[in-house]
Amino acid sequence: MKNLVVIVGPTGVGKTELSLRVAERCGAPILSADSRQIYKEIPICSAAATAQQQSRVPHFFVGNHALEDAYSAAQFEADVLDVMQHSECSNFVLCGGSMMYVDAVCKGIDDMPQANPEIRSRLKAQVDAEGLAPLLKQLAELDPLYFAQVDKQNPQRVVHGLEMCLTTGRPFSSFRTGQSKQRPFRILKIGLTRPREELYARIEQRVDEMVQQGLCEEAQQVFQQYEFTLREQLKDVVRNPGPTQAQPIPNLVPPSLNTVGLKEMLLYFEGIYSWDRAIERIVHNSCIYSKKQITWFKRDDSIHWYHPSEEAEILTLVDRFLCCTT
RNA sequence: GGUGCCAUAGCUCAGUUGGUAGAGCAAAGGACUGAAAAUCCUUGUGUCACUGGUUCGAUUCCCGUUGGCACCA
Repeated sequence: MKNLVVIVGPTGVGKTELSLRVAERCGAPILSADSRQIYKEIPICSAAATAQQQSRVPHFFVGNHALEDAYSAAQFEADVLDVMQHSECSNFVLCGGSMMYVDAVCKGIDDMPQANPEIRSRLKAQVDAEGLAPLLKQLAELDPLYFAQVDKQNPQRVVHGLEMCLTTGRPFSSFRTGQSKQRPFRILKIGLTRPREELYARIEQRVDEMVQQGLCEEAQQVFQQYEFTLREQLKDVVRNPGPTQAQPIPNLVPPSLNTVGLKEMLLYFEGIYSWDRAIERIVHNSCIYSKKQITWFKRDDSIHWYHPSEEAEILTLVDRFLCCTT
């Protein structure tokens, strides 16, 4: 049976370096479980493994998609299983901070068809115009079971439930078994963590490094590619507000443009943020994101937690896991 | 120097026709099955700048002080 060593943790904690050591130790390729490193246009802002790091260990799912591509946790699950099945390797390292991607690989995600994009945009327009109430009413009729469970204040969830009903002609809840899938491989989960202040200091430092590596140039390329649509999407946002003025920033399309580090730079090029403001927002939004990751991973009690400096202990744990082939 | 305006939560600001106050953002915590770096939920005591006065009662009105902004010299 094949082995999967999973390395998770908040952004900036030090997963990449550890994953290389573990992968080298057990002769495994690295499967990146990062919903942003898949985009080939943004290796710097997503802190993807560098060419040099990738020359040490083969990587999958880094820079294998364009920003324009729609991708999902379910697609990731299928892609990872496919790679593992067709590889001659028996050991793999799955490393990344995209919580749902990791869970999709380890526990599986229910099989269901893709929602019709036209139905989705129609429903979203309806939410903007009339609020959630009409959709909730319709959902209650088409799928009372899901209606009872859904977060009725969360437009994304309500829209998704309803779009699935309308796309398939079946209640959304009929696809949702919620059961974990059996996996043809063994799993060891390692979580990396640091004290909050230590993590935030590292994030701040890493943003500086990104800038030195060419974050600005990388984002500028993307900005040029999407200049027209960005201008349209951001036309209602006030340019150059006061340094501490907060204003709502719309979610961008395609979704990949909302990546922390990229989005703030795009807002800088659009004249909405000053340079200092953009950098400050990148650091801050990264910290907020890291906290959400911590919250998600905390409730998974199959994770073995370590500080990144405890590399020896981690390698011992991995060795023991690979030895006992039960 | 003169005149006017402003001073309220970590930040930006509402508000109280006089009965000690509330939004957004932040922060802390949480949820999470095809957008997940997404989306959503919960949590608000702060000498209402300082001093004095009027008043049963002042953060609110009045005098002064300090700091900031604007205009006029």
